[in-house]
Amino acid sequence: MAMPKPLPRAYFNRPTLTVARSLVGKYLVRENRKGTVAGKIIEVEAYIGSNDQACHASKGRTARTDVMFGPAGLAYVYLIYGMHHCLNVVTEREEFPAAVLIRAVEVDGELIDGPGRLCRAFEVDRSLHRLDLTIGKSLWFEDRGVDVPHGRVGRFPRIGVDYAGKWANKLWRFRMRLSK
DNA sequence: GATAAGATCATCT
DNA sequence: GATGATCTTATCA
Repeated sequence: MAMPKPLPRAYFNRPTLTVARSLVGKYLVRENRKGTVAGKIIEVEAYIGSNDQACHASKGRTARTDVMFGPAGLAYVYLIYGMHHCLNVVTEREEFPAAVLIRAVEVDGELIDGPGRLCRAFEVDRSLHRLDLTIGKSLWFEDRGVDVPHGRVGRFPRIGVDYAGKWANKLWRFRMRLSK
């Protein structure tokens, strides 16, 4: 086994839907004082550009959304509903706000379903906001050679964005069919 | 099984 | 002062 390398910035600096689709089957790795946890990515959602009403950056560049305008490969972590953290990775070129939300992973065969639970399991909180995920410190993504056939990944509407009008109907959620 | 409501706070108006 | 890229628990059928 070669020394695992984090996915590089060039990987994330591509069209968001491409990144989202190909992140399914990759691994999310969390390293902290308690050790290392790695989870296979099962489900993601794409949030793309200031026209996308469901994307936080559609309301303009603010202190919170600023990171999405930055370089690809940074972490966008925020608190939602007062109690849950959500983990995103910024995609595309600078000045173009877009990100991929990590919704579900599988750790040791156990499904961690939902961004809030995921962040609790991986101990992701706002201290990781703006972290560079391409340097392999604390949190990063890895390609462990898992090949996900095209037919195994379904496309669905995004969750919890009914307010976003026609953007709510975009099939920008990617979920891997669970094998058994 | 399905649906509804409550928790709780950073961020924006 | 309103609201949300959610999750858990309670209540009903």
